[in-house]
Formats: sequence, structure tokens, C-alpha cells
Amino acid sequence: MDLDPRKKEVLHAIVDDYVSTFEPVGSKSLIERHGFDVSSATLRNEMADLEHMGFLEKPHTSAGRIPSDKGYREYVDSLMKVEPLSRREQAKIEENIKSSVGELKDLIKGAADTLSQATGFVSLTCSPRLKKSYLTQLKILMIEPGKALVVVVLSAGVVKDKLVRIPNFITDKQIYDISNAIEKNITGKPLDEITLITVSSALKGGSDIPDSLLNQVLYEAYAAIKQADRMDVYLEGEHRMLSLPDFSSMGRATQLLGSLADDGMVAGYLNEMEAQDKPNQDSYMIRIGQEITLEGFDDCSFITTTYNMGDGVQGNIGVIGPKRMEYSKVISQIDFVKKNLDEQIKIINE
Amino acid sequence: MDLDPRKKEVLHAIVDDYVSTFEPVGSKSLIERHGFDVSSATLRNEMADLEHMGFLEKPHTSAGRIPSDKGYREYVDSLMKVEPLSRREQAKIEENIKSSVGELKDLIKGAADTLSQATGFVSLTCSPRLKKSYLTQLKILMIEPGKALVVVVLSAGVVKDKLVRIPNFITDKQIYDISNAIEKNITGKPLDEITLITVSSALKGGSDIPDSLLNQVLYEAYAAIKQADRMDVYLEGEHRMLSLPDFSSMGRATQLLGSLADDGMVAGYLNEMEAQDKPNQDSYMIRIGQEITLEGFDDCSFITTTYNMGDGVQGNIGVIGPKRMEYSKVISQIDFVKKNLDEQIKIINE
DNA sequence: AATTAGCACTCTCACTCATCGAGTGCCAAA
DNA sequence: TTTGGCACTCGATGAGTGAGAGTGCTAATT
Repeated sequence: MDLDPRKKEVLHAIVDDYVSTFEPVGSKSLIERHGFDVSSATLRNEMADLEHMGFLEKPHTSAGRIPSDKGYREYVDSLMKVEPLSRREQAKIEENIKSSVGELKDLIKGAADTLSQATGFVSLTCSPRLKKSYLTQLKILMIEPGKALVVVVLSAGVVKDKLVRIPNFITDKQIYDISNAIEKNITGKPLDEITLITVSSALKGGSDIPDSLLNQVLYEAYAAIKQADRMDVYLEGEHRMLSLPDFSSMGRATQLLGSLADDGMVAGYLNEMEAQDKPNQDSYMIRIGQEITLEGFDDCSFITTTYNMGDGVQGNIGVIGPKRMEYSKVISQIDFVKKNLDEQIKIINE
Repeated sequence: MDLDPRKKEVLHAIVDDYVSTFEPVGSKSLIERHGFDVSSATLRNEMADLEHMGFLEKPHTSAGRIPSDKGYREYVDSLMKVEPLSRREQAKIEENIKSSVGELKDLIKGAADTLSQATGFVSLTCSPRLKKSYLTQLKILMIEPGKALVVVVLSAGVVKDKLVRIPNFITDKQIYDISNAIEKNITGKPLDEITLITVSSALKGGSDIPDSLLNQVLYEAYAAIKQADRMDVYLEGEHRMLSLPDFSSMGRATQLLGSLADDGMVAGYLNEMEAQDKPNQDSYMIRIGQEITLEGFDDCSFITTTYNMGDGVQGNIGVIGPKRMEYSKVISQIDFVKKNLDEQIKIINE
């Protein structure tokens, strides 16, 4: 069911107007702002049609129209045109990201901060999905009797570690042997294929440590490996949402921030989205209003894309903003931040 | 200038009432709720006195009185009586904290979450101050050519690490030697006495690596050591503030969350507070309203105390809440969480 | 000297009511 | 198919009002 060209124009204009003014737009002001050379009555008819088709809605009988979720969806899918950022904005983002030096984590955090600042919304980043990456090194470092540091090195240059407790009287040498044996056995395996069994099988019989103690060490090593896969979601700029007129009522604001406080929920939803969309690299996942199945995000949109760490390892970056946002602009902002992030990651990984 | 006993009673009652109702308290309701056997006129006189002395203020001519910052201060310093938590509340906190297993970091985060949930306010934790702790181990682990992991082990069982870049062709063996040399040289030194010079002096001449490359490695090692001292502030539960009537106006809420978003600012202020109070262990630092010299916290109070990791290493834990809070209750909550945290830390450190 | 009753005064809050204006839907004419 | 015209709807605004809670002050009482 395609819209005729004029309806498209009208919808486009209404979305633009509503996004910039946050006021229901009426037939008259539509003519004033855009150069439609038909009368207001004609527009009224068009608008009534668009409403019947579900693209617009009325807050109450005698107000202008606002876009419905479906209206925004149409706008995003076929009406808007993404334009590049101004040189000025680009420069600011570039500078910001470059100044966040350090490890991968700091870099991602820096990108998130930049994105939130640029958009004025909440930015969202998600640590890389490491299930498919494989293990290249495993070291267990004795810290003191009873305490060891397990260092897990993955393809794509990711390093994770975990401090674990081990039986008190296991020696340096023993740990060293265990560590080597495990490493030999599971190097090259994708993370999601490693199980407690795989880890343990390296060692059966080949050691002088009683099984029960050995198992404890193995378990800790296993846990450390598995933990490397943990998905960390980082949200930044929650407070910025309070300045938006969309959330100027205390009720909505409270609900939104309450929902945002639960990172786990957002993380879970992201996973779900990803499963649905099977995104190819460089594509965007966009969810508008009620398309978001989480409580409390009715007036929001999610836009995310992926950043790349090589070897097919990817994480997410994006924003959560009011559904009344300048989609084309926000998308170019995300895109530009993502590109810069990819670049910087490449640099720190050589 | 001491208050006479009745004035104390009156102030006490007013603070209690105001805290629980959030409404300016008048002479009449004061009699109703508390068993004062004087007339309302007498109380009015007392209240007028207290106002002149600066303990109370009036929102407008014809409303009841509310405590001023000075009033709260008096209340906190000499009027209130801290009572232990109910068995029920204790159990909840205990359970919550025990369920946050893992490394020190997780434990602290767990304590913060618990505290925020228990109080309904923002909780604040601060990683331990490590300046005075000394270095017990330093390992540099080769990850791949050009990349190494520096592991710093401090007294009090703290382990920190940092992924660093090193010149490409430095070998495993060389790194091992450098690491040993540095370790030998600075083990036992307090963190704040370690300088780039101290680190470097270990190695002069004793190696076959060109100075310029060596310096790069040394610098990274030094940076990794210094970074161990970084103070991390963690704030949790910002959204809870929105539910409080104290911040039910959008303006205040926005300002508060904006200020809270800047962890660095809060961290800086904590440092300042600490310097002023020279706290002995187990004492509380309390700042009420305008006593807090930060922008945006006029209606808030900070209450913090320290948690202990042994060897004199301490961090901070506390809350940021509305100054209209049940001080005695909040203090016992913080106290109880702190005790549990101390205990759990002891357990994971053996 | 401290306490109390009484009273005039102040100020906020909640409520009502009328008005205004932007916008709509629909009909009949072009 | 488009347009002008018109009656209607509904939220926002602002003024006016009365109730209620509280105060300060004064004069009488203990």
C-alpha cells in the first residue's frame, strides 16, 4: 500500500514540524511553513486520510495531528534523507573521541560520552560479543597463597582477567602446570564451545594434585573464561532526558529513568532485537515507540548499530532518545561516532 | 550558646514532623502530634525564638516553620538518637550483600546497590585510597608482540592491571627481566613514593635494550602503577531521587541529576571533605544543604563513612539524599551496610 | 516572668467560570 | 478534485473567590 506523492510530502512535513516544535501541527501552519500551493481544506482532507491509514493521530478532537509510531516508521523507512554532519560537528566529535585514550574500555566509554553529548540523548554501548572469538592464551598468575589471577586472551586482542581463590597450598609450579595444560587444550576454541568438561579434560591423571582440589582450580579457570563473554551495557547521559520537553512531566520522567536504571533489561532487549534483525554490518536497528516491547519506553526510540573489532567481533553503539527526534541527524551522528570508534580501535589493536 | 531543654524538644519535634510529612509544621499540629502540655501560643513564642536564632525558617509569612540547615545540624549533632535497624531490615541487607559475590569491585557495587535500595536515595562508594599501601608484586605479562599486561599487586590484597603497548620487538625474556628488576627495586614502597625515577633507577645499564625503548616500557609500567591509585566513584540509584517529593519539581530534579552525572565533581568534593574532617575510623562525615559547596546540592545531604580493607586502607561509602531525611535511620543503614561490607571484604581477603 | 486566650491579618491552595483561539469536519459551490 | 465557509470542540489561560492553616501581637492570667 503505497502513499501517493503528495501524501508523502505531507507526512514528511508534519513529522519535520512536529519534531522541531513539539506541537501538534495543523493544516494552516503546515501551509505557512512549507510552500504547499493547495488550500488548507485540501490538506485537511489529506491529513484525515493519513489518519485513517494510521500514520497520524490526534491528541484530542480539536488539535493538530502528530505522527503515530507507524508514521515515524514510514518516515524513517522511506521518507527521510540522511545528510552528513556539518564540518563543525564532525570536528567536535573527532576531537572528543581522540581524547579518550587508554584501553578498549575507555575508548568505548569515550565514544558513548561523545555520542550522548552530541545528540543530547542517552547513549548506549554494549561490549563486544565474544562468543565466536576464540581463546589464544590462558595464564594463571599466582598472587599469594590461595589467590590467583586468571588472564584470558582472546582473538581480536581482547584481554580479560579475574581474581580467583584457589586452595591454599597449591604451589606456583603446580598452577603453572595446570595453566599450561589448559591452555594447550583449549587454545583456538571458540568461547561458546568451551565447557567445564573441555577445560577439565586436559588434566585427567596427569597431575599430582588430588582431584577435589584440582577441580576447584579448574572450575575457577572455567568461570574466568566464561566471564570474559559477559555482555556489559553502558548507558550514559540519562540526566539529559530530563531536559527534553517530551519528558517534562514528572511521571514520564520517573518511569523512564527507572527503566533505564535497569541495564540488564536493556541488555536483554538488545539481544532480542539483534536476533530478530540479523543485521549485516553497517546497518541500523531502529525501534520506535511501542515497537519497543519494554515497559516505559513508549515515547522513546532505540537506534543502534555495530562497531567492529576485526575477526567478526562486534559490539553495539547507539542512542535511546524520544521518538520525536531528528532521525536523520541522529543517525548521521551515530554513524560518524561509530566510524571514528572503529578507526581508533584499529589503531590500538595495531 | 546552648538551647534550653524545651527548645530542644520543640526543634526535635519539628524536624521529626517535617521529615515525615514534608509540610511546614505549625504550632497547632505540633501539640496534636506530640504531647506538649503548653498552649499553642507558647509554642509560637518558642518557634519565633528558634527562628531568630537561625534554627528554623518560614517558607512564607503564613505557613508553619521548617528546619534551616543550622536546625538540621543541631538535630544531627545533639538531638537525634541513632537506633538500630529492625531485625527484618537487617536480614534484608545482609542477604543482599551476601548475594553479591565475586571480586572486591563486585562486592562494593553490591553494597552500594543495597544501600541505595534500603534508603531510597543515591548511594555513593569510593574505591579504596591506595596512596599509603605498598607494592608487593609487579608482573608484566607478554600478550602478543607489542602488547603486554602489567599486573600490580598491592598490600591489602588489591590487584590492578593495565594493558599497555610496548615496542614490537621486545621479547618475552626481556620483558620478564625488566619486570623482575622493577619488582625487586620497588617492592615494599608506598604507592605515593613511587616516581618515574624510582621505577627507572632499577635498570640503568643492566640491560641490552636501547634506552629509548626501555624508557617506553618503564613509562608504561609506571603509568600502570600510578593508575592503581585512581579513585573510582560509583553512584547508584539516581533515579530514586525523582520519586522523592523534595525533587518533584522538574527544575530541581534536572539540576540535581545533572550535578550527579558528574562523578568527578563528587569525587573531588569527597576528597575535600575528608581533608577537612580528618576522620577517625568509624566516624561519619555529614554535610547538610548549603554546607555542601557544590552547585546543585542545596536540598541534599551527604553522609559518608569509611569501609576498611585492613592495613589502614580505606574507601568511602555513604548516601546522597534530600536534607529532609531520617538522619538516624539512614545512619544506621549506612552503618549496617558498612559493617557487612567490612566483614565480606575480610572474608574474600582470607 | 512566663503562659495563655483572643483576634486581626497574611498567604497559599483549590475551585469555578468565562473567554480565547487554534484546529477540525463537513457541506455546498466552483 | 479542490476550495471557501461555518459551526463545533476542546484545551489553555486568567481572574475571582472562599476556605484553611498559620502567624504575630496584645492584654489578661497565673
